[in-house]
Amino acid sequence: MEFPCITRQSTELLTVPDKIVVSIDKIKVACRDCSLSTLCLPMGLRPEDVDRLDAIVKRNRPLQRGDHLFRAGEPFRNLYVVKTGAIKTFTQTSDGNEQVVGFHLHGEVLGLDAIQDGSHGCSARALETTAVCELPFERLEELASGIPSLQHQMFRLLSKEIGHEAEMMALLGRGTAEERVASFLLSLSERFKRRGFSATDFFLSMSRQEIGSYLGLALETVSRLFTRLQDDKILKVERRHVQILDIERLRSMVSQHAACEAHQASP
Amino acid sequence: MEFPCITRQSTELLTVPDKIVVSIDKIKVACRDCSLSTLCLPMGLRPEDVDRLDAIVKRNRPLQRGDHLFRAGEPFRNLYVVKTGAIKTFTQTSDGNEQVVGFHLHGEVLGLDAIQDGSHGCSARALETTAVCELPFERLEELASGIPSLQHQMFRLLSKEIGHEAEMMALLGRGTAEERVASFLLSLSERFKRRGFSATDFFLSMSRQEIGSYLGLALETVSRLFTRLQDDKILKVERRHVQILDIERLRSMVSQHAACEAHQASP
DNA sequence: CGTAGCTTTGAAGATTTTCAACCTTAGTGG
DNA sequence: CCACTAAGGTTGAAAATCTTCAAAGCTACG
Repeated sequence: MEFPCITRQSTELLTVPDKIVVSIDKIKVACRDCSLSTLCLPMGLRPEDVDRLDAIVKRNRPLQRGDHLFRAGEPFRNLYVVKTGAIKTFTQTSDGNEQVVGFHLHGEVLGLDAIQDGSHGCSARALETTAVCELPFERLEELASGIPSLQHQMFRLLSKEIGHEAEMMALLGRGTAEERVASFLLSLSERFKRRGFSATDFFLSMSRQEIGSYLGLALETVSRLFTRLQDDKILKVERRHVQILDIERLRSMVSQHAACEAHQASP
Repeated sequence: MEFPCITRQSTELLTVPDKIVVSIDKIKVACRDCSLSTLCLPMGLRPEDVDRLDAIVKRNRPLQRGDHLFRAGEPFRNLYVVKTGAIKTFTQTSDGNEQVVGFHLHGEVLGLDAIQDGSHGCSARALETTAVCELPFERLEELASGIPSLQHQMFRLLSKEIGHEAEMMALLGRGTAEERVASFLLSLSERFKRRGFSATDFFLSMSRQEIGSYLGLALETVSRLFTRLQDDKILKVERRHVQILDIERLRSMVSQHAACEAHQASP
C-alpha cells in the first residue's frame, strides 16, 4: 500500500488509514508535491528531473513503533528518507547492549554508511509510527549519472553527513555531560524548527536510556541534567515533553559547534 | 613543480629534490603508475578512465612540517589525497585551543566535509614532510558524470568516511580511555599494514597532546596509558616510536568496533 | 651548552558512573 | 472501575575514572 505524504502533523496523532479508501491522487503523492522536497534529495532539481527521481521512489506502509527498517548485516539495497516519525540506528556492543548511533527525524536520510561495503553496519528501528520513502540505490546511481545536479545533491548529502558526524565527534571528545545534553536539545530544536514545528516545545521520541547511549552518558546522568536544567529555569521537562524556556542560555552552554571532516578515508 | 609519486619510503627520510633535475618521465608519474592506485580513487577504474582522472590531478611541491594545506573558512576547490607523510585536520575551540578532528595518512582523502557548503570547516596542517595530490572537485564531478564507475567510487569513498566517523563516535561515546588508546593504535597499525609498512613497528607523527585532543583525553592520560601498556608488555614506547608486542591483547581491550551510519543527514 | 618543547609522573580534585531504592505512568485483566 | 504490573524515570550515596595542577626529566636544536 502506498502512503500519502502527511506532514506538519504530530506523529503522536498519526493514525494509519489502513482501511480508509484513499483516492489515487492522494496515494500518488509525488516528490514534487511532498512538503519535504526542500529538505530531501529533489532540492535544486529541475521539475522534470524530480519526476524521474519520483519514478524510482517506493512508498511502503508505515512502520509501527519497534519495527525494524533494516538490520545490521543485511544487504544494502536502498537509502531511506523519513517522511514522518523518527528512527534510531544502533549497533550491538560486545556486552549485549545497544549502542545508539543516530536519531533520524523526518526529511533525514538513512543508510549512507552502507554504500561502502554493500551491507548495513547498523540496525534501524522505528521510535514511533514512521513512514519512509525507499530509494533503490542502484537506480539512484544510474539516474545520477545522467543528471549532474542530482549527482551533486548526492555528494552534498553525503558530505553533510560527514560534517554532522564530525561535529558529534568533537562534542563527544570535548564536551561535558551538560554540554552534550544542551547540544542534543539544540540539535533537535533546530531540526524541528526547520521542518515547521515548534523549536521550543516538542516531544522526545526516545528514552533517557537511548539519549544516554547516543551521548555517551549513563541514563541517570541524562535524567539529572534534565532536572538541573529545569531547576535553572532553562527547560521545562515532563517525561518526554520538553519546553525550552531560555534558548539563549542553552546555547551559551555549548562552547562551540566544530564542523569538520574528520578521521581517515581511504577509498 | 610536479612531484613524483614516491612511496614505500619513510617520510622521515624524504628529501625534496628541489634542485635536482628529474627526467620528464619521472615527473609525470601518473595515477596508473602510483603505488597508491589500489587505495586511491582509481581503484576499480578501467585504464583509460584512470588516464582521464590523471589528467585533472595536480601534483604540487611537498608541504613541510607545520605548513597548512588549507584553513577553515577558505573556499572549497579541491579534494586532496596524501601521497606521503601525514596531515592533521583540526578546528579552533572557543577557548582558543586546537581540537584535532582527524589524522590522514597516505592514500587517505581530505576535504570531503567541505563539499556540502563550499568552504572548509576545518584547517589542515602537515605533521611531517608531506606530498599530496590535488583533485579539483568541479572537474572531478564532471568526470564522474561520464564515468559511472568513478561516480560509484566517489560514493563509496564518502560512505566509507561516514562509516569511519560513526565508528569513532561509538568509541568516544562508549569507550574508556584505555579502549580509546588501544583502538587508536590498532587503527594506525591497520592503516600502516595496508600500505605495506610494518603493522607492529612505527613512528607516531603526532604529539601526545594531539592524540589526546583527537581521543577526547588529557595528554597526561594518553601518556599514562602508553606507560601502562608498556608495563603490561603489550607495547614498547619510546617517545614517538611504538612497537606493538602483543597485538592480540591490544585487540581484546577494544570491546567492539561498531561501524554504522549515524546522526542525522538532511540534504 | 642552554633553552624550548615534549613527555613523564605524582597527588589532589572534579565529574561521571554504578548500585540501589523509590516514584510515576500506562496498560492489563479481574 | 480499580488494582496490579511492567517499563521508564528520578534521586541519593559510594566508587571509579579522568582531569588538573605541579614539578621534573629528556631530546633536539640552535
